[in-house]
Amino acid sequence: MSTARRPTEERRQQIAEAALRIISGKGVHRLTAQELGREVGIADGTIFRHFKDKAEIVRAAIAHLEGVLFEQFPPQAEDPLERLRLFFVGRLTLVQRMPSVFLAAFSDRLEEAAGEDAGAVRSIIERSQAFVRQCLTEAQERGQIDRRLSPDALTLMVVGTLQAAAFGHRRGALKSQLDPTTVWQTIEIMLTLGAKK
Amino acid sequence: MSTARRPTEERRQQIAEAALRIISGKGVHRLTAQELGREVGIADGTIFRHFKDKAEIVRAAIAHLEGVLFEQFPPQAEDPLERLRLFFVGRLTLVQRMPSVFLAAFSDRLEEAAGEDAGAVRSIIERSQAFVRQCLTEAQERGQIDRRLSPDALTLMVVGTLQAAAFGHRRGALKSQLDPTTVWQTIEIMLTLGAKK
Amino acid sequence: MSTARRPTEERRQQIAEAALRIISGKGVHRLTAQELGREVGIADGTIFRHFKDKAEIVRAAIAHLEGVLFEQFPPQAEDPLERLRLFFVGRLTLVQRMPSVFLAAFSDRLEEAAGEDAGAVRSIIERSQAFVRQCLTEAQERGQIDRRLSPDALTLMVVGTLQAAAFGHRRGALKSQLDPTTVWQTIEIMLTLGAKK
Amino acid sequence: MSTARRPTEERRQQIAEAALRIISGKGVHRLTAQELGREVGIADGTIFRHFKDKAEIVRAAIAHLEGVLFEQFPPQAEDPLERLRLFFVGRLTLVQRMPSVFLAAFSDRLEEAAGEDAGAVRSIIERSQAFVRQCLTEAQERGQIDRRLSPDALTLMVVGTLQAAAFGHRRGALKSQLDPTTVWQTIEIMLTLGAKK
DNA sequence: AATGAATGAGGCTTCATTCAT
DNA sequence: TATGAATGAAGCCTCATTCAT
Repeated sequence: MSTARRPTEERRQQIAEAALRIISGKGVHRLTAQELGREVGIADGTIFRHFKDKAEIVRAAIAHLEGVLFEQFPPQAEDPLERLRLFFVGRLTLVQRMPSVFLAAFSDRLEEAAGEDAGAVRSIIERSQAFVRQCLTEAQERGQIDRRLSPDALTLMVVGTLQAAAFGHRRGALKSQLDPTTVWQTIEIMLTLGAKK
Repeated sequence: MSTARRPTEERRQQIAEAALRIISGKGVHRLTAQELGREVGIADGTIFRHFKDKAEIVRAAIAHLEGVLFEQFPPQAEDPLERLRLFFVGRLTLVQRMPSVFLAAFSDRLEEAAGEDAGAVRSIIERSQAFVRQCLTEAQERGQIDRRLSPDALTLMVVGTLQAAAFGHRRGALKSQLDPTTVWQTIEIMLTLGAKK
Repeated sequence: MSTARRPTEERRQQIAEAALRIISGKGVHRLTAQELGREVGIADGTIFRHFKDKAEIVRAAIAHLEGVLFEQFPPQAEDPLERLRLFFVGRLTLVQRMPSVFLAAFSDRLEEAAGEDAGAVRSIIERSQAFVRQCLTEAQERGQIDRRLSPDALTLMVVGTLQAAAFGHRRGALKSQLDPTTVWQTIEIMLTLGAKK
Repeated sequence: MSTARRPTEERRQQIAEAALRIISGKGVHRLTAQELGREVGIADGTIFRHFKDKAEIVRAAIAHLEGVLFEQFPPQAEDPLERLRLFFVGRLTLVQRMPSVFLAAFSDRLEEAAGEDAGAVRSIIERSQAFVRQCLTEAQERGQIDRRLSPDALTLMVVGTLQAAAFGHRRGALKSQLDPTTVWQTIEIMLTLGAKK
């Protein structure tokens, strides 16, 4: 809420953060120059001293989102299932702590607001998805996962579970049941059962 | 495109359909009175002879959506896993045929547009979720599913798989891999493996 | 200044007229939606119910200008010099009566405001110029004008005289001297002197 | 592009030049503090260390323009028609080399931007006009020009020819035909024909 | 003298909604 | 019930100008 002058770089940071906060907290339709200005403590027009236009702000917000989601990525572990576990539990924990930020990645509002750069949002999702798929394929090659299971279907399941958890949070439901470790255990049991033989 | 007078009920239907078509085809930001009027064949102002305000229109669109999604619901079968299979394959097929309609159910844009009655969208999701959970619990009670698996986690997985498939469609990815039957087989194998012994 | 509802066609007319009035009376920089609205008696936003955007308004104003300038055009007469005289005296009279409207045709402001359609302004000028040139060439072929005189230079002179008269009016100078007939006589004498031999 | 400090006088010169360059090259609407700063190599706000406001900048630009137009003025020659010839050919050459600078003198945009002191532009034109008129009157008194020709009309013609040539350049037309000498010959023939007898 | 962030006023445009016809 | 002009509130964005640094 500083009214003082700030160097552009700092303001850009502030604004990008504020944008993400607004998007995931109040909805994209509230992402207006006025609202941003209020949040940051400057006049609405001043926003455009730091960003060319609104699309650029959204882009910055997405970049910021990417930073949050992939802070410690990829997880390091020799065993692919262990790597997947680290990722999954981490993400599910994030979902619980900051559900709205996570949901932003799936927001059609955000994607819409990104305009031309909608691809930026998609790439965030794809990056996660590719990682999951990689872990699963590797584990299957090592014989840790039943070979009858389709890697694509499994990827969908793992990623989808996270998504459903996030949407569950939005709806206010399921809060208690979502102990990350429990959920992972269920998944792991299923993945490895067939391979034990 | 008839300009003739119509009883309100008929018009409301037309408008609700048009609204859903616009939302899932062009995005909520294109859902304007003018666009609706054009789609239905009446003047923009006339829309508000039939609906109090825009939120009411969106609510009607959501109701219409619910009708589409639950047309033949719940599926009839004695075996809970068979019931789940019917539901799952049906939904996944729908996702592939009309991804945008399906995505609308997860659209934050739509939820936002509904205003106060955003709950309407949520109830659609919850209805599906409750059904899935019911099938899984029943199957577990019958010993068809390993008892170590958490029903909540499983519900999340099944529902999430559908969601991830839908979002995959939005991103234009995964089109080929999504053969509904294959995906279901992978799920079924996993669900039932542990119980076979 | 009517506040009452008007059919679009009528409003478009009103707005186009108002636009031309503003442009030539107060300058393009005063051609704002607000000013137009005030002039016509409606709210600023309402303007865009009748025109897609400002460029379209400018285009309409130009079309209106063209209508004024070429109301009775081309003049009918067998003798090309007589035709030219009719045109010249008519234009010079117009310059005196409505100097600002005439100047609009040479306004870089207007041309700038026309944006993409700047050509529309130019074509107005070219149309006059082509007519003048045609008369002069014809007269020269008939031996009414000395053959040593370059038709291009003559065209420049005739058209330029009108322009200079208009700009003189803008500067508030020369008002009295500009008796259209006197000016024409001077021109005619010069054009025909050399041919008399 | 030096960011070093400069005495105000030097900066004022630089800025005035830049202003004229922008106005005649890109249009007044591009004459912003930012653009000026970029052109001169200083920050936008700094502009107002050297000029009170934008109108003052425009005024300086006009003064600069006057300097360019009247660099070698008035031409020296005993014979008034020769004096006029020198002026005319000089100006027409200038028109061809730097049409935009010349046009600036007739720009309503520039006049408008000057604000209160719009008269500054007008005086530039009047100065030329008075000179032309003086030459013509003198020549007529010497019997070089037919006495039936109105000096006012002739002044209009000569000045107008230059204007029309300039506007022709703006429209991109007439480029080839405008050999200054040819045009002057046509004028001279007409002016002197009647007097030869 | 220089910087560049901040302001505030405006300008264009869209849109839900109203209301005279 | 229908029309479509009108309104008013936003929203985005630009720019002259100010002022703390």
